[in-house]
Amino acid sequence: MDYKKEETLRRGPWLEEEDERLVKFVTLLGERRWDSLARVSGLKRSGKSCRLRWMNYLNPSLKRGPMSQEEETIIFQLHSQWGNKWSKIARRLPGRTDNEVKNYYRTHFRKKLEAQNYDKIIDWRKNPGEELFHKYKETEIAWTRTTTQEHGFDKPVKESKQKNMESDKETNGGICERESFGVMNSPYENRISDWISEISTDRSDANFLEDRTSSSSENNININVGSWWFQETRDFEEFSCSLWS
DNA sequence: AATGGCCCCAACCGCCGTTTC
DNA sequence: AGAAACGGCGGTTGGGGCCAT
Repeated sequence: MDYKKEETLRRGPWLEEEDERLVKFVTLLGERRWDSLARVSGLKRSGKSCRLRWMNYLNPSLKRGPMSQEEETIIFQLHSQWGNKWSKIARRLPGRTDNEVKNYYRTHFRKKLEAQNYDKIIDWRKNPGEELFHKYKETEIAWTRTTTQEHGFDKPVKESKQKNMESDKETNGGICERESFGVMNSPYENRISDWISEISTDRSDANFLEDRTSSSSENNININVGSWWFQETRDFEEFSCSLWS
């Protein structure tokens, strides 16, 4: 990234228009080559910024809403085992991001612990994880017992649900479907879903591929979208403008 | 109504490991 | 094999919203 380009890059909060454009291009190009995606989309953002925005906010597989007690318990348990391995912990919480888990821990647990369990933390530091882990294990068992009774599902049902989520993971590149969680959407999320479904329809008849042979070089990738061919460096930008309108 | 303090979280930063050329 | 590009991760920051005074 040279100095002149750096100078023109936008920073700070994302505009709705930028979100919409990013969603369109991620749907078309996939979740990869973020620098390239940022360039061809016409977004005045770094690839890194685009990736972050998608991963932490726009990805439709993300779960919204407050953390459940189960999730809270898992975060606490895993943090006591692994420490600040936020992404590792987040992988055990489908639909949650490392950033979300990190923020949640910082705002909820740390304060709680500092206020209520100061002495226990001292002990815990002498004997890492053990005591608090067991304490929360008990909480989890108690919670599971209550909720299974309340909601009328038993362990096998939970396991089959988990299995479905695992299979979702396989088919969706590690991301479970939002439907797996019964999550309500915000109006803004619904709009994002709409954008995606529009693009998905476009893509269904688009034979999207990168031709790395014959006429294209590594720096000049030909992209076949339906019957149109674009050269990433020029024509695709024009194509992007037509999408945007 | 104005203001100051606090909380929350989206976004950024810098580093490091992996992949690509 | 080595350099450059890319992607992932954990830590930090800053701004907006809420609440008490």
